Amino acid sequence: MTEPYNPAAIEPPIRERWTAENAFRSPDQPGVDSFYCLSMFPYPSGHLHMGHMRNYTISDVITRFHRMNGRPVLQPMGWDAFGLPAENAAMARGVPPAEWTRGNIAHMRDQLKELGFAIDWDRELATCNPDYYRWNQWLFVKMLERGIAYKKTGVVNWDPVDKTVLANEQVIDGKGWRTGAEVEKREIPMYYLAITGYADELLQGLDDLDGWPERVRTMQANWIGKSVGMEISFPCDGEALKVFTTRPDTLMGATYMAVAPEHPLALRAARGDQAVADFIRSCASGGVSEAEFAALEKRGIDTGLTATHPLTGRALPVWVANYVLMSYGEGAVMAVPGHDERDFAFANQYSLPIVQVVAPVDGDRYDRHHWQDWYTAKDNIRLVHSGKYDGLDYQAGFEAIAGELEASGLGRRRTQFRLRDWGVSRQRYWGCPIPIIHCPACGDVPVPEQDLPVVLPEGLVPDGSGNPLARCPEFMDCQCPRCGAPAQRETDTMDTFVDSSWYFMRYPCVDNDEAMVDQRTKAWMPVDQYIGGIEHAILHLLYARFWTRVMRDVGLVEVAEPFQNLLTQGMVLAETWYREDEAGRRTWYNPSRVDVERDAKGSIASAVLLDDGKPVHFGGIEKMAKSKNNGVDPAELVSQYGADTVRLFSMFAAPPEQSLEWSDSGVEGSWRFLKRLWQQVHEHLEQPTPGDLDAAALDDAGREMRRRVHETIAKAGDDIGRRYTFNTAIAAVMECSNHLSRFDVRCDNDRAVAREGWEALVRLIAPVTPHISQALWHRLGHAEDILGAGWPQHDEAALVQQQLTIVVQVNGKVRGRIQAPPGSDRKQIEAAALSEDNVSRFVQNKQIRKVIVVPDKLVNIVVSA
RNA sequence: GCCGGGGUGGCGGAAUCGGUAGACGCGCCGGACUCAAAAUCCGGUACUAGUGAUAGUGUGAGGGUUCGAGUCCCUCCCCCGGCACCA
Repeated sequence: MTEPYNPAAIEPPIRERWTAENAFRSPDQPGVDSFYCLSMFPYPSGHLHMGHMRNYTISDVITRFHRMNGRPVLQPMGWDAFGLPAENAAMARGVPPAEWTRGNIAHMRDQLKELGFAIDWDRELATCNPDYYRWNQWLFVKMLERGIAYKKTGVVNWDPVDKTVLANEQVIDGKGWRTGAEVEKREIPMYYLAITGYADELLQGLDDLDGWPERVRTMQANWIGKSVGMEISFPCDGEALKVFTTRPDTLMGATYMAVAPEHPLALRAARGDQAVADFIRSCASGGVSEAEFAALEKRGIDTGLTATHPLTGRALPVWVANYVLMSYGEGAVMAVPGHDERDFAFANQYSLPIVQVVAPVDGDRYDRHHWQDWYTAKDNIRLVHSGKYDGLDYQAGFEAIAGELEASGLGRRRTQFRLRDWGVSRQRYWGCPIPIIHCPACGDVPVPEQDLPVVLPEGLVPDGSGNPLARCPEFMDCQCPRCGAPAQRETDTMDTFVDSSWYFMRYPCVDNDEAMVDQRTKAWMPVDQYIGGIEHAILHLLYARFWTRVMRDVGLVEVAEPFQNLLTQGMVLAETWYREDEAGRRTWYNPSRVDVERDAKGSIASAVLLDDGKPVHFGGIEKMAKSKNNGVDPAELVSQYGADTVRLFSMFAAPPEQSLEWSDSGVEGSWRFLKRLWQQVHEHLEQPTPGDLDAAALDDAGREMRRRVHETIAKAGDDIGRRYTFNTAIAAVMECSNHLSRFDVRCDNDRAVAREGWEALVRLIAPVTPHISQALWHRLGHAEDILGAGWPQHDEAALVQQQLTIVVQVNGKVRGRIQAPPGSDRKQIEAAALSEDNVSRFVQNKQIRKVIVVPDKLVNIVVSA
């Protein structure tokens, strides 16, 4: 009997050996073939969850694959350590956020280490450490000097009871999460970063990011939202009411103007009209999130003011409308209800005139009561009811009207972006302090470089009402750096997206306390492969691209694009189970406590809770979350099955970009495979050690087995190295091991085939299951670590097949198969296909119209009915 | 509401460039081993009909292009991610 597979015994000593040898250390100076493999760093929430587990296993597989191919790899790890959850935990437990956060980091670091990831821990960083965030502050001051950082007012969610600013997440159905009070919009001064100054470059740059998923590039392009159009002035009350439009061709269809409730014209109208003032005040209730905003019922009120149409001179009523955004364009629109869906709905609701000015070149009838998509068309249209512009198409209409407005000084061509400048001020304690001192005489003064960092006091406990920094004189009180007078510090901290916008440039030089980055950063950047959740497709990735460009412009790095290749992993899902009480309230039970009965077909027949044996109901497959109690703890599974089994299942169950459904029996299956692999390699080892393989001397069975091995080598290398479809690489290894275990070894040369096969499989699966691979590799007689074992190379000659199976179709339906040597000519294949028994039944007495031959693959015989 | 993605057996998924739909795994059914169970091993498993060879049907729904469509095009339905203060 061979020793059974016991990961609890084999895994820890292997990890200790890696640690002792510092096996995952990356060089400071990378060479030409080095590879920077980066995962999105975790928020230290307390425990490693399955999403982390999946993310870091993906990057570890890629890292180990490149290491086995002889490339130096940097795979670092750090902590996105500032943020709201620490303040919530602090409130709940009365513990300072710093203490809670650092405890979580220590625990999660241990959990990561137990998974055997090839991480260079010497480069670990945490964004809550002053030696990291001082460089946020340093670059922020540089941005102030360059005008990239500036101050203006912004709108936030205000809880009138707690007198505090709320995050969008803390606003539930328009009410504060703790107080239940109706949330209000409030304008406060904030710092902004002028990302819009980079809008064009950020958009252009997407074209060259061919290592990024198309969908992410599309989402970013739409987010930046470049529109070419016109700024048009409508004279109004002695001033110019400016609007931006992409459709100046429809100007003759403008029947009213709509301005945002925060627009200066609206505020002016409110001073003389109580109803307008009341309306504007009613728009101030509710939160600031765009999703909420877009779901609002469209409402408005006439200001009584009129604007003059720049072409016709007609008077257009000016309305205040809640569907106009102050933050886009000019905060005002010319409403063309005939050809804009939102204007159309609004005009119908308030009985405002609707005029058709666009008509299809041929066709559809215009109906002023029912909206049609073609009303907004730009192609195959002509202008109507537009006076001298009648008959022009979109482009000609645009040019004609634009030209006339330019001549009269009432319009100019302009490009408008949807992207807004990045507001980075947060009215929160647990974040990086914004390095500003407020002096009664000098105003807002940046903290000089030699006084950085502004260190966040770590002992405070927030209470949900305002920022505790404001009540901490040791932090607040200081001297003005300019005049020396007593002054006060800024209490706002930075958005945590600032922390995560450049951490990957700090890993290479994490020990440098003289500079933000150094030569080593330049050498390692850009990141070769970035891996993280699809939920970061827009904000984080766009901010990081922006921040990298700022660092480039300050002369710190040479690259503009930080991430050459991007892999966006899907979410981790699990079953949900519940019981419902009389009132319809649901109690959710963890899937690990549920026992499922299946019928003869394998469908779920019934399910009971293990704890009381009573039934529970299936609630569908959902994202692992506390609210549905369907989270599975990776740490528990690791202690039960070992790291390799958990890693294997998470890579095998789905391709990385898709969502992954957790399944306990699936984990069992991965466990069984590793047990079999262990057993089969040991059985092979019980036989005499074979001599050198003589490929030319193999019989058909031996040659066929060897072909499978080399096909598996070729496929696994392609799947892991190019396609990133780890699930199919694993399936190929499983399939090959099934064949190898059934391979009838009849001579020493056969045994040499088996040895070559097992040595290949152990290495092919090593990036996924490094512990068992290293253990088996040693037992197969090799002394080095699995990372140094080298990636197997396939032998082209071994892939050649004597006979191929060719499918024969009649009218596109498979009717038979024939055997033919590769490269057979069309005539022979056609003849063989027609003489196949079943095929001839379908062809006889029919007229053959055409025969399509796909060489070495398929024949399709097209016959008439 | 807007932007993006997805939908294939009982389940997770495979089919890489328009060419054999269902690899691999789970589950289920049958068998071996066992006093018995677990574990393990062997065989079967899209659906319908048939002992079988085989035939018909089948990739969310409906239409189209093609010798041939899971894959391309159009319309629709459902699910998921993001929407700027969750990270």
